[in-house]
Amino acid sequence: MPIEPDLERERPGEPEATRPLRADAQRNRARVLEAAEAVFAAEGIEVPIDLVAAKAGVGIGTVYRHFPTKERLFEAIMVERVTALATDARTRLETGDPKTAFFDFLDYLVAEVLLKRDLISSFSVAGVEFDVVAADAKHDLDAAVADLLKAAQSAGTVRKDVTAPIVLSLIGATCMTAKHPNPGASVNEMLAVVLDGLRATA
Amino acid sequence: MPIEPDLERERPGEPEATRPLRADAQRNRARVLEAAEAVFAAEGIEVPIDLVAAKAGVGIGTVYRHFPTKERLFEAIMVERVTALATDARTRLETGDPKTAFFDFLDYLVAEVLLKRDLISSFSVAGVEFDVVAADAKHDLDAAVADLLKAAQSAGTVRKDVTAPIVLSLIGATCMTAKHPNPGASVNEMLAVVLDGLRATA
DNA sequence: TACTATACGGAACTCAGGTTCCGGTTGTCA
DNA sequence: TGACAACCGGAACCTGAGTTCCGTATAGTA
Repeated sequence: MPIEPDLERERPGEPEATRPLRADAQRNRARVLEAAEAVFAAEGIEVPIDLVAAKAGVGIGTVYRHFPTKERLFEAIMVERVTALATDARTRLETGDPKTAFFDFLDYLVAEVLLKRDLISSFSVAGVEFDVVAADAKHDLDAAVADLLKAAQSAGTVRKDVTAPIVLSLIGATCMTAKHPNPGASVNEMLAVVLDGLRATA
Repeated sequence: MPIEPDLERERPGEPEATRPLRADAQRNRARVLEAAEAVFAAEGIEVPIDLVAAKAGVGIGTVYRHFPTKERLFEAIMVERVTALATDARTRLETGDPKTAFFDFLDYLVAEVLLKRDLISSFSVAGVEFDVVAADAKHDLDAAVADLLKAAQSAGTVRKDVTAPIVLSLIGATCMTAKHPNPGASVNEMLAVVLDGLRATA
């Protein structure tokens, strides 16, 4: 990931050579990102910025210097994560067995989502508005999952009438419930139903 | 529904004959409840109390006179709705065909949830804390759905390894996603997967 | 009709969390 | 090393939403 301030996005057609960050600024930016990732993962997106700053060992002002709003900070992390998921999907498509690669990816996806509360938002389950960059990442994931899905459908292990967004939404929604624990309904039991539903031949 | 103030719950072992509300107070209480139901349904639980008061043609103070916190107001509506659902489930069990009654109820449930955003919270998808009264209503619904489910399982139309809370959570989670619309993933398509998953014989 | 407990309205208060601002600090370059 | 731009910290500010308070209005009753 290139290290440069995203105080304001590059206007199209306006080169504007942004010079590299000062050494301490680079360090702090990385710290904030790391701390935010940990805190958001543990507590969800609703934690106050103060906590992120504290965890990073940095002042609030410094957080805002690097990420002009809390939402932008959140997005930066989301983009990273969603991109990682897309990469994982592509790798499985290339190296895995088409019959199982799709479900293997879903296993990984579930683990990832359960580990990191905030990831759910990336499946548009939460009411977070995404900007262009984040939307791109999401489309990228959709595309990667679509390929994986197509392979599975060709191999006959997944019903033909579902699309990547449907799969992602279903998994996200199911895991979200797990985050607000409902005694008596475990994620695994719910997922069993959903996964069988995906296998079912309509 | 008995009309009496719920400013403070009856302490156990303290009879405390609460006299009936004054006529205007009864009227206003009903208005607030009605307005709140409409507003919450349309906008979700996060709308400011001011809007509810305005819609009811009443001052904020009046809302708080009848419902000491926003949460209590919300609960009052939830209890009413959830109880209605439970009643519907019981009716279907008594009068309907065991093979289809369960899925018919789910259809009704989905329609209800989609129509009234806030209902979703009652399935503990949202992080709303419920008090004893609301929890009772929820258990009542669980019990009613459990009976309906059992009948369907005996009739062989639903897999044996699911429970009522799982069903309710799944439906709630799926519909919740529909509320934060994800272009490309429609509720119906998602529900098709979930319902087939429920039918699937494990 | 007069009197009082009950209820009403909505301005004001409280609190929490996002964002801004600016005096002080530090990296970088000549 | 000196000078300046870039950066830092965190107090202060702002906003929005829940809740309280109290002077005024009114239903119920003698």
